[in-house]
Amino acid sequence: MGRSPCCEKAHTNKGAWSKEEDQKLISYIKAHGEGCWRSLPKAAGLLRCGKSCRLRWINYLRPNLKRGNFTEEEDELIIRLHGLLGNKWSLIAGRLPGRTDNEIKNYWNTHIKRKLLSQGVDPYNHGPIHHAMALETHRAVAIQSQSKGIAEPNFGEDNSDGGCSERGDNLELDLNLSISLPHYSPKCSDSHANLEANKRSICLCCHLSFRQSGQPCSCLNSDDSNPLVLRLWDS
DNA sequence: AAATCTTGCAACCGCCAACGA
DNA sequence: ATCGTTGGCGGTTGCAAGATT
Repeated sequence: MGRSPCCEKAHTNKGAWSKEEDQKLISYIKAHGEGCWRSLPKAAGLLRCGKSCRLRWINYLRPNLKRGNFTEEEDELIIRLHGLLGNKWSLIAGRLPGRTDNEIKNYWNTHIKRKLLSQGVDPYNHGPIHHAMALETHRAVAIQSQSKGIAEPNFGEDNSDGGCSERGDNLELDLNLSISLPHYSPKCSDSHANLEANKRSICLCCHLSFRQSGQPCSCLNSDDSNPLVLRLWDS
């Protein structure tokens, strides 16, 4: 049996978006807002899959997108958040205003991964790379560095510390991570009513057992001013 | 100058969870 | 409780541009 396709593939365009298509999508969303991606293409006069429209809007056309190079601060934040959350790109993107999950994912795979490897840090577990692997990486990076004139990474004799401070660093990070609940829309009055009925924050810090120094989480005694929030760290 | 290789990014694909009928 | 639909997410691919040979 299988799933029905998300759209009629035979009559949809694929590949890069043209300026005309972009303009149609922008105009439509400006006039009608986001939502119901399935019916949007037809309504907007686009021969595209709804998913494709959503992706184009989220990753490229949405206003307030910060384009251009990542700053050093953003680099650091991504690395630390990745150490904590793993490949949860959408959550990471939520902490970087103007950046999309796709952009961060690409940036991670093309830049940060390499950067961490060159520092002897395993980009998957954020700990030190196994010595043999590190030597291999060192060799590869040295070759690359020589050809690009980049300073070689410093692999000390004692690699026990290596990049393992990364975990510790995570604890110093002010991860006042909160996941905002979806924007309230009058159409969603039912779900909003449910939220109102359950007005309390869900502390992921407690839920996932992230505790600092064995102290009780402040969620237990704080009077959270914004109850519609998922808390991910004790603040 | 041409051919080949590498890199970076936009877009696609498939899976999954939430939701409503 | 079940099933179909939809939106969202993460992994992967394809292609254009730049770098190298």
